[in-house]
Amino acid sequence: MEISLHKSVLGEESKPSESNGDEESCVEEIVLHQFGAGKGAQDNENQKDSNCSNQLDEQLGSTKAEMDEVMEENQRLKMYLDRILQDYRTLQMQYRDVVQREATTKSPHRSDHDLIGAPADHEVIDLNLAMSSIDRKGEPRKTPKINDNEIGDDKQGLSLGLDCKFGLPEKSPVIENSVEEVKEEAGETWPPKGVKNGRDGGGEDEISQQNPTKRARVSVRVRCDTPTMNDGCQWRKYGQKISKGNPCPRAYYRCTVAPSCPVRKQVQRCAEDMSILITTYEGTHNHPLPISATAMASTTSAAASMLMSGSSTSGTGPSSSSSITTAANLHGLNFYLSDNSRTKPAFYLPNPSISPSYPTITLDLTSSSSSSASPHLNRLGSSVNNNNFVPRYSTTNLNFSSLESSNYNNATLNYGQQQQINRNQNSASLSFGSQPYETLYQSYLQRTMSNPNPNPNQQNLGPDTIAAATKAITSDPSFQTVLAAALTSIIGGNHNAAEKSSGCDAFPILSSFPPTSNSNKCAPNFMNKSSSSSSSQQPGLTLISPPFPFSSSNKSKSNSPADHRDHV
DNA sequence: CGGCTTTGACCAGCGC
DNA sequence: GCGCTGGTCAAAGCCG
Repeated sequence: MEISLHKSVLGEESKPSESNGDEESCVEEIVLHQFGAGKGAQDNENQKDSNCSNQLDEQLGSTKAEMDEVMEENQRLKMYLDRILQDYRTLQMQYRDVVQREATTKSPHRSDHDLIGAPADHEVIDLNLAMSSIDRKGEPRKTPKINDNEIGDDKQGLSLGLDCKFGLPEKSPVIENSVEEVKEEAGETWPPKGVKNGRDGGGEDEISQQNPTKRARVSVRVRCDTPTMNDGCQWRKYGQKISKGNPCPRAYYRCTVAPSCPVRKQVQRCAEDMSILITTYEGTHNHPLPISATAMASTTSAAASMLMSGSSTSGTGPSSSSSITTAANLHGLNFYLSDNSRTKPAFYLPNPSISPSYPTITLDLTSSSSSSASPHLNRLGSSVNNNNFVPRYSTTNLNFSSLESSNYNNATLNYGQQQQINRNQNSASLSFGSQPYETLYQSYLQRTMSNPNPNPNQQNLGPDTIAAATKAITSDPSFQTVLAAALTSIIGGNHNAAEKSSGCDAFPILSSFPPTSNSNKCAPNFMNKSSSSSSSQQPGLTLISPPFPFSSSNKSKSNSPADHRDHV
């Protein structure tokens, strides 16, 4: 490196026209000297020559110093990456140990569930190590008991998704954002299997019967006044319907970026709050995405991936957890996962106006309220109850609350803080957020100790609970899994999406890497210290959802129910 | 004129 | 079997 650099500098002699400044004059002097100047001037020339070589040496030295700095930086990054990988492997091994222990004893992590406050009532599998576990303690449970085997058998809630995160031990737990692969493995194509239209025909029935639950949907809730939100993709409307329980028509769009793209989306206003636009994505793009669409696509894919793996009993989708967690960390979203694939009676759906026929994960970008997603959940739950909505499938709620973080170089993960469960419903909840994992547990303790119970349904943790939570955290493979996945958000290198989102186009996302000077103009709270002061009170979504640049690309004139054909 | 939206019709799944 | 509902198709119309 050094030699070539030297050569390069010296090479300027042969190309004086490309040089400039002192260096150029230096070269000229050397040339003059070579062609023989007057002898009287020779001493002077020698001095000039010396000066020139000094300048060259200085330049060379500074360049060398620069190179050294770069190499140092490179070395540091390598070390950092090694450390992360090492941590990840450690966590992975621990997780495997736990899995193997479970397999041998055939008893689930009973203690974990006990610790987190769901020892006896179960159809609630609460993986939230924060307050929700406590708040349930004092309340009567209406839900029937769940036995340990149910947890172990993935029949309930989130346990399935978590268990599948890294697949079986023999499966490579390599974490990568291979969402597409996951979904392809899941047999996801369009039209959705099982929603066959008679005109479609073909041999998809077989697949549908084999994999009836493999149609993940990712629902995005945003506050938006325009008919649809600009997610960067090109969509063509192909239908509109009035759905039950919502006076607002539901519009059906398909992706037109590629003719064969199977991705479709449904757009509908929330019946409870007309300002909320619910966009439900289904399918995986089979074409390169516009830059502006990658953020949303990656998020929805990750969410869908998690959902797929979570609802899968075949162990497909080993990378799901990383995907979802990465997405969560990146975007700081609130995730509500409604895993409708289960056959057990279930809880509520985050979005009752959307068909409960498919596993759905909801990314809530509407949390502008003061206390994260919990009130939202409450509202949804109560509204469902009011509507006597009884979905047929179980629901898993994932809340990725974004908390203040001061170190974006670290894996961002919050395993705790807020989350409230609808008690009469089978629920599993898991909270994440943006938090340096080094301070993860400490923050968790601080919050649980000092948080004056922002949610009436939440209670502070006592010392016993903290100790219990400590044990739960350290022994909970889910936590370890999530942590590993969070690390993946660094290892996996999500800077692509981050770069692309720097324009604050449609879907701002977080980056695990330091922001550039311009990249944080729409950066989420943990990258933007100016906004971080409020982030602890206003969960990340509010902060990372800048004035959402929705477009009114949809020229639909029949958004009004009166215009719709099915409207009575 | 091509692309898109509108909208009536059709089909499948599900509950009763 | 029937009715309800969600989802899709495709012809007609609209628009730039």
